[in-house]
Amino acid sequence: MTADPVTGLRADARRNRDQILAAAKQWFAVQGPDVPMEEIARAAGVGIGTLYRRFPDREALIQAVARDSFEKALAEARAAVAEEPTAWEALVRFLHQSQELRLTMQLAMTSPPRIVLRDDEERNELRRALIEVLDTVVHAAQAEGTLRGDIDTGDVAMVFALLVRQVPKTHDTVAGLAAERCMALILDGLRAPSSGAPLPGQPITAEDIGP
Amino acid sequence: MTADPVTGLRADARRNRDQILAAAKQWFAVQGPDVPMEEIARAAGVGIGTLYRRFPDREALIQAVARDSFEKALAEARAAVAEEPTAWEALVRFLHQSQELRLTMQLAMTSPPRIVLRDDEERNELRRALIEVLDTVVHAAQAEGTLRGDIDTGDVAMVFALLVRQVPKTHDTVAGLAAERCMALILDGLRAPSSGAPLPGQPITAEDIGP
Amino acid sequence: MTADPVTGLRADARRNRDQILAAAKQWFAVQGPDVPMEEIARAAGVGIGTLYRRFPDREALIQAVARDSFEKALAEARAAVAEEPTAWEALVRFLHQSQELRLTMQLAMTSPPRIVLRDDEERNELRRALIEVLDTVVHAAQAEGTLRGDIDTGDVAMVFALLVRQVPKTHDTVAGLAAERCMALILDGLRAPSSGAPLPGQPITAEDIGP
Amino acid sequence: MTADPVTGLRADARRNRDQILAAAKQWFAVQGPDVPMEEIARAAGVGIGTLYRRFPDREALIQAVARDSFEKALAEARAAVAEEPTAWEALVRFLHQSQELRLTMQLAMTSPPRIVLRDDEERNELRRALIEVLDTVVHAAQAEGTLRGDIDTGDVAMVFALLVRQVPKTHDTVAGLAAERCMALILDGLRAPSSGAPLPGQPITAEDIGP
DNA sequence: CATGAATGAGTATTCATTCAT
DNA sequence: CATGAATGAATACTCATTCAT
Repeated sequence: MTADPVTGLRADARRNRDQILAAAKQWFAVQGPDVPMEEIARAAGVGIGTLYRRFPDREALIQAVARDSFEKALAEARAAVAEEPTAWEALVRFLHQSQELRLTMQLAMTSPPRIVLRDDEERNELRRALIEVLDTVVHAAQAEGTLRGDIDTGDVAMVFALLVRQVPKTHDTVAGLAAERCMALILDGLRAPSSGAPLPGQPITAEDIGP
Repeated sequence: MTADPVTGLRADARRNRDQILAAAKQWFAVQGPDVPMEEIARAAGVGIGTLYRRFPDREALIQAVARDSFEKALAEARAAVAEEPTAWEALVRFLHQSQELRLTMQLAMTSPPRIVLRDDEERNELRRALIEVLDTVVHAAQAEGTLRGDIDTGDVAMVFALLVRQVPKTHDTVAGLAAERCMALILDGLRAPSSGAPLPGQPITAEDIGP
Repeated sequence: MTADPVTGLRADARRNRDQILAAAKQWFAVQGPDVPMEEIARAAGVGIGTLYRRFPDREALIQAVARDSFEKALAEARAAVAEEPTAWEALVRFLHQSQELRLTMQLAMTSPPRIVLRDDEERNELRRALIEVLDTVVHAAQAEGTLRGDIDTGDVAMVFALLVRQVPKTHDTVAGLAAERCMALILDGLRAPSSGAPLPGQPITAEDIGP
Repeated sequence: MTADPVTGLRADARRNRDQILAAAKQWFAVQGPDVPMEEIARAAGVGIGTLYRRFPDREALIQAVARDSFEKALAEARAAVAEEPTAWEALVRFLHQSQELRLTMQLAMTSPPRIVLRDDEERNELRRALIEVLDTVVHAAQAEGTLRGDIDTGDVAMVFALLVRQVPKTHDTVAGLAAERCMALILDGLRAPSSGAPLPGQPITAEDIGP
């Protein structure tokens, strides 16, 4: 039962690992993936050596954060599907809750590819599961008539990937609502039966975006 | 007449300055704002010393790139307004053309504020002019009935800021069209008369987002 | 009876100690005296803590390895003397067998004195005993007429110290024999009645090299 | 004329490069190849950055030292051949002078292969040239009748490689002469027409040891 | 003015050793 | 006692910036 390299840790080691992961997640979110490792160690309340014992280098740490985020995002997605009355509401809730997804996206899809994550089968697995859930909801929403019919899962993922990037907080007065309004506008774009020119190309399916 | 610190340069110095600016723009676009200065110097075909003679430090270089981008974006915006038959089409063209704007946004509004640009009156001036143009177009489009009425310039700027970030290019097959489809979907969100719940909060005006 | 810090150990502790010693000897031979301590612990199949319980620091471990090697080399030397028909053959056999001596030399006499061993009376005792045996054999060989007369024990020790360093293995074809040929050539130098210029200085005696 | 990356340096840069090389050679000789880089920089009287500008990493520095040593050793060998009346004397002088060769050997042939030098064509070229000179002298000495006939260049190189390692300086009184005596003994082994059992295997030729 | 050399502060990473479980 | 986690000092290497040529 203690085979899993993570669960099979001594209680204190386990706690440290979690703290490091949490600290890293925090810092990655505010400073991007090249925060000083010491900063992370300090935030986690451990020595730099401890951090490196758990994660042999920066890449390993990022991988771990990414996995963790995908895991949590997947759980959130499933909860949304299970608890919301309509597929549309599940989509919306998913998008709103997804702080986790946001970080994942920032780390993994940041357009200047500062860090290319090595292939990680476990992470890919999680990713696939996540897309699968999205796929289901998308089609359900289209069946409901709440999501326009000329798009597919890949399109939705694209838009999500965009939205999930932090909307820039400019001035404090408008900050809070600005993000909400952005989401609402874009959701309107998804919901509306195409009111203008037809979309270019073909719907982008789940297969199109996943390996 | 040699008072302007930029125009009053010897021809070769001027050429150097331009090459540096171009190289920096290029590199910033692919690697973000912390590319090694030497990289930029090399790409510009000048020595590192020359770069530092022109731009006393990294911040100054970024400032200059930002100004330059705002300038070009402003010109593009004005051209779009002047040449397109409708305000809506001006908006769309502006968004499509705006490679310049993209970079500006990436540099200045990147959500983890890795680099906070010092206040720069000239750049702010350009920014104001740019927003002014946008403001005009937005209201014109609303008057045309092509842009929904429950939003204002700030909302549009927000959505642009989002869109303008490079849509992640996943698989080559879908890459090209994905970005186009994203834009189209989001434009539909702007164009549509609100088809669902009303937007939260008040329209965000040009003043709300300006310094 | 449990006074001896080494023999008075519980059986398992004793076994651990031996395994550590063996692992250390192995690693020192291939990587020199600064292999990571963890490497040694791993090779010994014990935890790093256990290693440090037995040997308070790296130096102590090296000391122990050195003692152990001297002990074994001494035993080998005595066996050679006892079993070979002539003193010369004892010398030759000693040199060929002495894997143990080789390591000892590498650890203790390595010319860039990366590690200066603290004085260790027990080890010195062993060393003296070893030199004593060598001294006897050298003089016996000279009496036999098989070893040239213008040298003494210290000279032989010097040459041994040299020879005992691993002859570099260059190409596989010649590797095996190269070492043998080297030894043979040098033995010829010892055996030969000086065929050329007289040696500089005086014979180096056992006392000259002993502490 | 300034094409050579080394000779085409500014005077001061050139001086620094030389000082770094000298300092490195010095330190490598006393501490082996993992002296702290800062130590070397300090000894050279330059900043650490300067060291790294000239030699991108430790390996590059070692390579450069090795080349330099081979170069000097080659020059010494040629001088010995040119100036000594007999091939035998050239061999002897070569061996005595070769401080440079000593370091080279220590760096490149150290038996615990702590650092495996990457293949370096220039260095190999020098090495070949060096062996070629040795080859000539060896055969000349055999023609003279001063070197035993049952060996070849490779054998001599092997013995040299051994001898060239610093003979351990034990006690100051004997230190100076010990090394000389060692050499003399071993030279006697080379000179003597085999007075005992024939050497095992075949003569090791220049080709056998060189790539 | 242009150049590229020199500098050193900032970071990543390793490993000997101590200490809680 | 055995274990392996935690610690931090030591060291390699990078890059922004200054300065001599």
